[in-house]
Amino acid sequence: MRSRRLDYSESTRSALVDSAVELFTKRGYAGTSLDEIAKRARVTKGALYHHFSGKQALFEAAFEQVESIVFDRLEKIVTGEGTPWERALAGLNAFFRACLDASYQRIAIHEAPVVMGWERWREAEERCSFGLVRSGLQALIDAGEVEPVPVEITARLLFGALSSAATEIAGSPDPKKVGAEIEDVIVRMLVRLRRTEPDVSIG
Amino acid sequence: MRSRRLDYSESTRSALVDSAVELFTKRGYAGTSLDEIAKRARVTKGALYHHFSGKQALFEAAFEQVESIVFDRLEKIVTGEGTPWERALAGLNAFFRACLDASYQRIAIHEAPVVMGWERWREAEERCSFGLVRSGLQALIDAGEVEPVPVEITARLLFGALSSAATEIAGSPDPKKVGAEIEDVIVRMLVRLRRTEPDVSIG
DNA sequence: CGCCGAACATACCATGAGTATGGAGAGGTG
DNA sequence: CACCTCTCCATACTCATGGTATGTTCGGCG
Repeated sequence: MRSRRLDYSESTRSALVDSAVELFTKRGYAGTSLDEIAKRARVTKGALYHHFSGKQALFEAAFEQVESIVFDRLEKIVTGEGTPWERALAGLNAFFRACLDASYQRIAIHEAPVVMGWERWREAEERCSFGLVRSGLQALIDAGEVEPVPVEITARLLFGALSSAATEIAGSPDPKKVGAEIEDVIVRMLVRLRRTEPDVSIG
Repeated sequence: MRSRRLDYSESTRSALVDSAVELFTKRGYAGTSLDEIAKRARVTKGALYHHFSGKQALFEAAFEQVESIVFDRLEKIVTGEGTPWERALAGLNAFFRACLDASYQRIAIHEAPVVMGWERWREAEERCSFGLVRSGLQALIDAGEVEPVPVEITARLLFGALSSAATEIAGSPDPKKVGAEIEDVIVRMLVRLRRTEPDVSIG
């Protein structure tokens, strides 16, 4: 029998996280006070410090919340049906739609590396969005869709480009239009990667 | 006749900026106090606030200092001699070497968008590194080296990939080696862009 | 010489992260 | 039922730090 007390506790905890996501998205990490977050969740700082060890820990909870939503959506698509190529394109499309979300933008992409520290952010992304990019690329290579490239590095570059694209999309006055344009450019690049024969010389 | 006073003033100002660059690089923006910066420059906060309107303004001065060094170096190379293709490759190489500098990494690439705000950072980059990437790409297209692509978007994606690469390089235990590997991957991509014929269909 | 203003130093205030402590009430124990 | 305990949270602080207000020094100039 699950106690009523636990329900309440969990409820306030998630209320704090929701509040944090909202305010961090609007005003950023530095521009948001803990009192403000607590107030929005209709509790005091005492409750906040009961559930989280500090501001950073709360931010990480907010980060995981935002990230997990996007991850779940992407993971279903990437591991779904269709050829690796089709799934990669579908995943790309889903990613760009995710980038229209302001919370994912600001919290997961922009502030997380600074607030959590780059090393920790990298670890987290390893298990999330970036992990999907890499495994997707690996799948394409395994299926012979694109020529063998250094997976780790290429995935890193691709993820960087995608993150940058995410920023561009969210920052533009017409996100949907810019998103479509960017997606088009990237898809064309992938197509080019796909059609090219392996022998390459640098001049 | 330049007054002695002005010499002193300018000297303390630059000492403050140097101190800021050093400490922001080591401990980040949030982790560095103004007293600390002032102390390292052997002045007090009063002097700091005489020269700068606040912490953000000091950060921007540090940003410009770091950015301008890299920019000057790159600009000479990109507008130097050789074909557009050669200059682009040389510029790329110089950029990666610049990324080995911890200050450029942390201040210009990582914290600047968060501290200065994305919009302002974008404006600054427009006149600096990103501007070079775009004009370089444009030059390649004008010279017929690469096929016409949407310059703005492609440059944005490329710059994102490069920034991400910068992070990767600086964060790795063997920056020189990783830098060379990444450069190789990017150059190969550019080569592929170069050799491909324009007709492309998406399937 | 004597004053003026730039270039600082000093002392202070306000905000916000983190801490110490107290209390209320659910759930177990006799 | 009385009592105890421990989670969950509120209240009231401390302390660091960004920013401000005011005092002080000293080079330059009439």
